[in-house]
This record gives sequence, C-alpha cells and structure tokens, in this order.
Amino acid sequence: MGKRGRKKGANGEKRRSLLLHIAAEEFSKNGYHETKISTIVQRANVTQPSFYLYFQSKEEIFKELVNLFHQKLLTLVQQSLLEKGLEKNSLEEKITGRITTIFSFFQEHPDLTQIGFYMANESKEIKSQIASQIEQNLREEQKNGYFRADIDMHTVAESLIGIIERLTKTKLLNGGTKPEKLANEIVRLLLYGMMS
Amino acid sequence: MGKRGRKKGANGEKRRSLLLHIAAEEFSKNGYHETKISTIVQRANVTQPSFYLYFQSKEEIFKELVNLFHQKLLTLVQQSLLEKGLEKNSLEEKITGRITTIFSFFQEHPDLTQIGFYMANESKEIKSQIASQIEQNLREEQKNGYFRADIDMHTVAESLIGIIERLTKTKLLNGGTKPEKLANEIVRLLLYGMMS
Amino acid sequence: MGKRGRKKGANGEKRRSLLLHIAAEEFSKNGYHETKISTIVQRANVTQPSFYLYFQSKEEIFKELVNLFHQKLLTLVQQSLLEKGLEKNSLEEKITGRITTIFSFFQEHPDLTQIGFYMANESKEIKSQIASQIEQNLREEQKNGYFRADIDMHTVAESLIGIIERLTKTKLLNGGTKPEKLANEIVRLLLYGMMS
Amino acid sequence: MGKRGRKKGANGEKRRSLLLHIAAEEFSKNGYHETKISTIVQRANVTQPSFYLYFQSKEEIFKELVNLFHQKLLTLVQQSLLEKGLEKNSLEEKITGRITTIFSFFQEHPDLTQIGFYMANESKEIKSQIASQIEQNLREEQKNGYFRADIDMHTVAESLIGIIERLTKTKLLNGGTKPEKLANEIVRLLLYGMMS
DNA sequence: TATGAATGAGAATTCATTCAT
DNA sequence: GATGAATGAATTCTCATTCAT
Repeated sequence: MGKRGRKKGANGEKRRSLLLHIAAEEFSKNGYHETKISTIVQRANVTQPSFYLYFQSKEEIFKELVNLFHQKLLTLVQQSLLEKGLEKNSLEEKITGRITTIFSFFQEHPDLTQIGFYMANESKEIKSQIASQIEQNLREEQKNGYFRADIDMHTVAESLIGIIERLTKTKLLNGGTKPEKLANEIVRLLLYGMMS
Repeated sequence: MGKRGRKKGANGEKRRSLLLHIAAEEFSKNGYHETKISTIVQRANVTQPSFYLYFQSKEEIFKELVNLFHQKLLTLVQQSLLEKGLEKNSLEEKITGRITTIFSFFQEHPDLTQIGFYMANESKEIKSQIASQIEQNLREEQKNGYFRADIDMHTVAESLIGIIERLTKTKLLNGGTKPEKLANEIVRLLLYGMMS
Repeated sequence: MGKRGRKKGANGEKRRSLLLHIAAEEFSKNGYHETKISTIVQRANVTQPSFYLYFQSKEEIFKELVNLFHQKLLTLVQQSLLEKGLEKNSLEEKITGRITTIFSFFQEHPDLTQIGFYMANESKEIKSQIASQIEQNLREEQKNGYFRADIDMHTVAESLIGIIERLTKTKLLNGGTKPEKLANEIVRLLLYGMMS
Repeated sequence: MGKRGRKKGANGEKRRSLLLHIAAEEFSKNGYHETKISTIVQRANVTQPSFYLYFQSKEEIFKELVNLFHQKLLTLVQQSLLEKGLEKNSLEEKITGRITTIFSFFQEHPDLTQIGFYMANESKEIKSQIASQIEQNLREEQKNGYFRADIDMHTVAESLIGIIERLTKTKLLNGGTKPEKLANEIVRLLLYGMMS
C-alpha cells in the first residue's frame, strides 16, 4: 500500500520524463507545428488524456523544454566564470575554455539546443543574455588592456554568438567536430585576425 | 498595339504581385504555419479562390518567395565579385565592399531575407552556397599571401556567415545600423583581431 | 460581310462540335465527376466562358451526349428491323444480323457507348427500351412457332441485354473481338443451348 | 474479466459498424461523389472528426466496403463448389444451385452488391474472377462430355456474368423475383436454348 | 489514475459558373 | 463573340483538447 503510493508517483515521474524526452526529440526533428501530440503519446505508449495529466498543453511542454535549456545554459555560463582552474590560464586559454564549455553543452544536449537556441521565440532573449554576459567579460578584459580600445565589444559579443550559432549547426552537431577544436579555431581567429 | 500587349495579365500581374507581397509580410512576421491564406486574401481584398488563381498552394507561394530571395542573392553575390570599382581598392576595402553589398541587400528586402535566410528549409543550402562562394574568394587571397597560411578558410567563411546572420537580425533589421558600419566593424575584427 | 456572318456560325459549329467530342472522350475515360470543364476547354483551346456559350452547364453537355447516343441507337435498332436483306435470311441469320448491328455500332462509338450505355442515369431506360424492342421481336417469332412456348421472352431479352453489355466491355471494346463473331457465338448459345 | 475483455472497443465497434452501414446505404443510393461525409455522420449522430476516428478517408471507407463484398462473395463462391449436397444432384440442379447461391447473396446484401459489383473500379476484377471460376467449372464439365465441345466456355462464362449482372438489377433487386426462379430460367435457357 | 471516445474550430483546396470589358 | 479575372459554395480533413466512466 505504502508501496503503491510511492510507486505511482515514481511511475508518474518516469512517464512525465519520458514524454518530455520524446517531445524534445520530436520538436527538434520536426519543429513545433509538425510535431503532433498524437505522435508523442504513441511513442511513449501513453494515451492522449494522460499527456494532459502531466502537461497543460502542447505549448506548455514546449516552453518547459525551452526553460530547461535556458536554465541549464545559464547555470553553465555562470559556473564557467567562476571556475578556479581558469585563473592560472592565459587569456586565450580562458576564453577558449569558456567557449569549449558552451560547445560541449550543446553537443551533449542537441535536441534541447535545437529547440531552445534555434526554434523558440525566446531564443532571441536567451542569446541576448549570453551575449550580454560575454560582452561584460570582454569589456572587463578590455579595460585591463588585453584588447584594443577601439573595438566595440557589443559587436564582438554578437559576432561570437553568431559564430557559435553557425558552427554549432554546421560543424558541431552535423559535422562532429570536437568542441575544443572549434573553440580554438574561432578564438585564434578573433584574437589575432587573419592578416599575415 | 499597346492595348493588345497589355491585354493579357496586366491586372492579374498586379494582383499576383500584391498577394506575393502581402504573403511575404505575413510569412515573415508570423512564420509559415501561423500564416493563413485567409489573412492574405483578406488583406488583398480578394476571395480565397482567387489566391489559387495565382498560386498552386500555400507551400508553392512560400517556395516562390524563397526562390526569389535565393535568385536575387545569388545574382548579387556573383555581380559583387565582378565589380570593376573594387579592383583599385585595398583588400580590406574589397572585402568590406562585398559584405556591405550583402547587408544592403538584406536591408532592402527584410521580409524576403527573413523568409529565405531564416525560415526556409532551403536556408541551409542557400547559406552553404554563399559560404562556399566566400570561402573560395578567401582561399584565393590566402594563396596570394594576404592571409596567414594556417587559417582554415572553411571555418572563417562559416564564421562570417554566422556573424552576418546574427548581426543582420540584431543590428541591421532591428537596430537600424548602417550596412557600411556593420561591414567595417566585422572586417576589421576578422582581419586584425582583438589583441592590442 | 456575308462571309463573316457565315464564317462565325461555321466556326461556332466547329468549336461546339470539338468541345462535344473532347467532352465525350473525357467523360468516357474519367467519368462524370472526375471530368473537369477546365480540362475540356484546355484541350479544345478555348476559354472557360466560351464553353458556356455553347453549353448551359456540365450536366447539359453530358446529357447531350447521352441523347446523341440514345438517338443513334434507337434509329439503328428501328432500321435494323426494317432491313430488306434480312427477309430472305433464316431466323438465326436474322437475329445474328441484328445483334451484329448493335455491336458494330458500339464499336464505332466507343465513347458514346461508354457514356450512354454504362455511365448515364438514363442508361437504365435506354437498355429497357432496347430490351423491350427485342422482346417484341422474339415474341413475334415465338408466336410463329420458332421458339419453345414455355420460355419467358422478357427474361430472354433481359439476358441478351446483359450478355451484350458484358461482352461489349470485355470482348468488343477491350479485346477487339469482331462484332460478327461475337454475335454468332451468343446467338448459337441462346438458340441451341450448351447441352451435347 | 468479462468487463475487461469488453473494455476496449465495444462501443467503438458499434459506432464504426453503424457508420459503415450508413455509408453503404449512401454510396449505394447516391454514388461515390454524391455521397458526403457530412451526410453519413449526420445520419449516425456523430461529428465529422469522429468519422476519421474510424476511417482514414472517404476513399478508405469505400474501399473497405468493396473489400467486404469481394471477400464475402469469394468465400461464397468457393464454398459453393464444395457443397456436399450438390453431389447427388443432376448437372442442371448443380449449376442452378450455384447460381441461386449468388443471387441469394446479392439479395441479402443489396447495398454491398451495388457498391462492389456495379460502382467500384475493382468491379471489373471481381467479375473477372468470378467469371474465371465459373469458366473452370464449365470446362471441367465440358471435358466430361456434358456440353458440346465446340462451345467457347470463356464466352459462356462472360455471358453468364452479364446475365447475372443484368437480372440482378432488373429482376432481383428491383422486381423482387426469387433467386431460385431466376436461376432456373437462365440455366434452362443456357442449357437447352430457345429452339423448339 | 487511466482511457476509449468524442469534438470544436478551423484550414486548405476545388470547381462550376459568371462578371465586366 | 471572346476573355481575363473573379467567386459562391462546398468538402474533406486535421488536431489539440476534453468528457464520461
């Protein structure tokens, strides 16, 4: 009996989580509108009303996935700033480390990334937030004389987001390039430029 | 004679073009699925069947807009390579010129850009095509010794696309930054890097 | 001027007749509902409103084709009864001749036959009429002692119609069997039966 | 247990079957195109989407009816060949029995017959199949010397199908003539012919 | 808690037919 | 007489969501 009570909840959590997982896959693969609740529940071996036991609506489950992504990413970025190990590194290493972290995260959560970073309406704000975070860091370092003073760090931060956005799609998720390598390349490009 | 020549389609062409224009706005603003044929025709003061007089389906009109964008962009990029004026310029000026051209084009056709560069399935290929074009140019210039030999031009080209993609959204179409300024900033960034 | 007046009418007749011909083909091939006015006018190189210059509606042109078939068939059957040549023939030859006439007619007008004999609502009545005509003939001959008295000529007539109906489809229009041969076979079957 | 077993679908099956039944009536009465889903669901006291709960499309439900007819008819014809009772009968009785069986079936399922035997595209093949079955039987009996050797059994089989087709419409379904009587008449006609 | 069954609300598309010139 | 353009009126089908049990 006690068992029953616990079991139920546990099962419920499992189901919810399964639905969430499958939904992520479907949204990521097919987009919001092309994803059907019917498909999700079928894949989860659950009836349609059950779905609504766990989620209020299609939009709601989508939002939840977006928030999940957002949360995780935010935590990550904030932690990344605090990492002790970085302190001993050179500036280049530091920056590369941070970007690697982001790429790694994207690689580990391709579906969430696809949803939260590319498909959601909130993507805009999520990116802005990250961009803003990056900008702050860079400004700090610029103030410390590491970077040329005539560079607009807003543009740099936005550019970096753009690069990450693009390379994540073309080289990380598709091409399977390693996060470290990717980070390295773009940091060198941005730090030293292309001129010989 | 004049009458005869105009006989077929003058009016129809106008309607068609109006529908196309409105559709571009709607798709651009609301996305494919949220755009309803009913809205388009209402705005054009036409009945629904009229729509099907000019376009085979919702998908078809969307595709037409994507193709329009693709065509125009391709022409632009190819012309941009041939422009005489550029010959006398320095490398930096040349590259800046080319990127300015792209930004200007996007600015002139915000709806088409939104559709063809961001929303369409074909976007992937369109960007790849442009990236590939850019890569070729850069390689050439690299061969001529303008750029460091150890830089992977594929990554650079992709990065550039990413930057363009992002800045177009955040600074060009939204913020109203001038194409020239934008191009200038990113070219300087990529050529000389951030290091002081 | 006189020329013009005549020309117009002549052209009109030609067009009308062309439309009628094409319509027959389309109806025969695709059935009533699957046949689109748009297809007919396209094939005839005519605009849609022109169609309505010659025919009141889709139904009307279909009916006209049915009537055409009906008329021709009726004329044929009535003539067939009067044919002098038959008088000298034996009964078997006479009957065979009549049926051959019908098969030949169907073979010459496959589209009209398909429409009037198989597709139209009126088919029922057309067939009944022919059946009734045949029945009368047979009764006459029965009265004259040619046929067994205990045979119900209504059933025979209906059966004959059924046979004609079926063989026209399977052996005449499709298989290309000759009208004479077909008529011969079924007349011998009906007259002498299968028993050895 | 009983409850559990019934749990899934009892009600649904009823609805489905009701829809199927009504659809048969509508198709049979009005033909494929004139039959509207809206009419079917109205008559079944169900909303339109419910229809799509049970059938994929209008075409699908039509096909299902055709298959139903086909299946039943096939089973019937095959069983009819095996019937023990026939063995003791004379040839005439045997054949009459078989044809009676077919007529009876048509009489019991007038809507399915109308659909599967007259309206469907597959009708052609269904009839061919039956014709072929009949032909085989007759050939066998011909080989055994019951029938004249110079008779083409293909033509006979096709003729018989034609007769059945026609008499079913005019005398069985409309006129209400008894299957036995009908079968008797046509068998006698075909076996002994009309000549006195 | 779970599910079989149902539906409200809408969306795209089709086609015969007719204006207006 | 002819046509480019337009439309009224349907019709099939979809899908997220919710009853009733």
